[in-house]
Amino acid sequence: MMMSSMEKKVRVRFAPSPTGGLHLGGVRTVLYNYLFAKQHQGDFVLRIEDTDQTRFVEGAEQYIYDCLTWCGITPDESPLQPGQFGPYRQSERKEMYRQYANQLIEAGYAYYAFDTPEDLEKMRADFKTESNPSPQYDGSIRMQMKNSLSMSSNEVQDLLNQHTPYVIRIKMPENETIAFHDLIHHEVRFESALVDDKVLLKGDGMPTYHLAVVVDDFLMKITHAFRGEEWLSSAPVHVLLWKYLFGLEHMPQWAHLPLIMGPRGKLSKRDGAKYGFPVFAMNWTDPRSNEFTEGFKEKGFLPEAFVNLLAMLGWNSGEEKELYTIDELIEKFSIERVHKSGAKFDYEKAKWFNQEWIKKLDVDDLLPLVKDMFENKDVRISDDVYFKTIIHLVKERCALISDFYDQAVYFFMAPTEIDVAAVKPKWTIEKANFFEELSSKLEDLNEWEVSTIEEIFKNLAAEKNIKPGELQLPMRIMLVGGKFGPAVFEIAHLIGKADTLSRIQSALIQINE
RNA sequence: GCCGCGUUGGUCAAGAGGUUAAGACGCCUCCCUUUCACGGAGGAAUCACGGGUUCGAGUCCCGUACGUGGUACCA
Repeated sequence: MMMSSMEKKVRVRFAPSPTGGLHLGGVRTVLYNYLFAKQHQGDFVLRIEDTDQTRFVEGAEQYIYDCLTWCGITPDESPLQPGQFGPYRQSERKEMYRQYANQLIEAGYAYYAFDTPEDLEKMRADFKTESNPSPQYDGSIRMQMKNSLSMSSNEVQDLLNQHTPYVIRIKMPENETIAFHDLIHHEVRFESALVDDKVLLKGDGMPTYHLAVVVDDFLMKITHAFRGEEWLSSAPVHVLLWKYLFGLEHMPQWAHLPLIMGPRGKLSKRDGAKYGFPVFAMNWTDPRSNEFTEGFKEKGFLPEAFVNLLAMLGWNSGEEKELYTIDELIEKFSIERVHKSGAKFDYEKAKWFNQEWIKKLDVDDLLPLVKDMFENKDVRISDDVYFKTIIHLVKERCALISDFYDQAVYFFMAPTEIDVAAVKPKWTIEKANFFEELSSKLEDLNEWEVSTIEEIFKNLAAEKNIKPGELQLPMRIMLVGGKFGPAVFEIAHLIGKADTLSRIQSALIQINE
C-alpha cells in the first residue's frame, strides 16, 4: 500500500482525562484510534487532558498506561515516549494556549468575561423559566453580563489592570449554520444562535477542553479525530475555532463514535458494581473515596478477548466471522462501517468471547495466567507439566480465567464438601460394598493407568451385577465433589492412587451415615 | 424545555428499492456423553408508529413516538 507523498501521514490521538478508571467506552475509543492508525501506517498519540486541576486523581495517569499495556496497545507518542510534538500533558503546555485565546480576542472572535461564579448562578436563576429550564450564556444574554462586549473599553481596561479574574469566551456568531462532515454521521449541522459562548480560557489560565483540543490537534498534526458521541454537541465550537485559528482546510476529519450503553441506559462509571459485571478495564481504587471497582482483567478476561469483543461493539466487518486477533482487526477495520447507533453491552456475549479465546489459546499461553490465579488463592503449583495437562483437560469448561479454580482445584486438594445429596437417594448397601472392594483392588494395582483403573472398575461392576453408569457418578462425587469435570478415570489417574483411595474412603463415611 | 444524534428479534448485528429479512449471544428441544462442558441438529423471536414517493420500501422523503448525548471556569 503506497502512500502518496502529497498525502499527510495519518496521526490520531486518544486524549483521556486522568480522573478515574478507564471504562469500556474509553478502551473502545483507544482501540478504534489504534486500529485506524496502524492500518494506515500512521501514528497513535496518547495525550493527557489534565487541564482541570481540581479533578486531579493520584495514580489515574499510570492506570491508563497500565490498561493500554494490558490490551497490547502501545502509543507511538505519549508522555512516556515523547515524540517531536511534546509535551504530551496539557498541564505542561499551559503557556501555549493563551496566545491563541488572545489572537481570538484581537480578531473579535472571543471576549473577556468577568462574571463571577455567583453572577453566573444568578443569571441561571433569573432567566430560568418553565420553557427554558437551563439558560445559556449566549448571544441572547451576553450583553446583560459583565464582559468586554457589554462594557466600555475603559471599564474593561480598568478591570484588567486591577487583575480582576476573568475568563475568555468564544463569541458565537449571530446567525450562521455550522456544518461539517463526520466520518460516521456524515453531514451534521448546527445553528450558531443556539450554541452558547463556551469558556475557552479559564480563570486559572488553563484552557478548557474546547480550546485545548483544537490547539493541540493542530500543533500535533492530528489528521483524524475520533471521540465519543457525547462530544458531538460541542463540535460546532471546535469547528469554529479551527476556522478562526488554523483554517478549516487543516481541520482533522471527525468521527463521533456511538456510545456504549449499560443494561438500563447509559453506562456509568459509578455504578460498575450494580450491573454485576465490570465496567473498567482493570481494577481501580479511587484514592479519595477508597471505593474499589473490579476490572475485566481481574475478573478473568483475556486481553485478546476484551479487545475482540470491544471491537465488535459498534463495528462489524460484514463477514460472519466474529473472532479476530488484533492484527486481523487492524487489517479489517474501517471507520465507515462503524455504526451510528449506540450499543448495549451484553455481559453474556462478552463471556462467550472470552470462552472462545480460552479455547483458542495454547495451554502454554494460558499457563502463566491460570497459575497466577491459583497462587493468589494460595494453591502452589510446583509441576508445570502436570498443571498443563489439567488446563488442557478443563479449558473448554471455563468462560473466565477464574473459572479454572472451581474446575480444577480438586486436582490439588480433596474437595472440602461433596454433593452427598446427588448420590444418597440411589445409594444401596451393594454400592457401598462395591466401593469397598474397589478400594482394595485398586490398592493392589501396580500400574496406575487410566485403562487399568477403568478395567478393574468395570469388571467389578459386572461381577456385582451393577450398571457401571450407576457407579460412575458416585465415584465422580467422591473424587471431585460435584457433578462436573472430565472423565472420572482420567481424574483418578491424575490425582494418583493414594488420593483416589483416601477420597473414596472419606466419602464413603459421609454417604453411609 | 431547547439543540444534536439515533431506532432491524431480549442483546450484538448483516442488509445500501425486488431476499423465505443472514449470522452470533442468550433461551428451549433433541443427538453425542451413564457428570459437566465442548461439538452437532432443530425451534421460538425482529424491520418503533403514521403518512408519502414507487409497479414494488427494512432500505428514499416527511411527521410522531421512544431512546440517548449536550445544555459547567468537567472532560
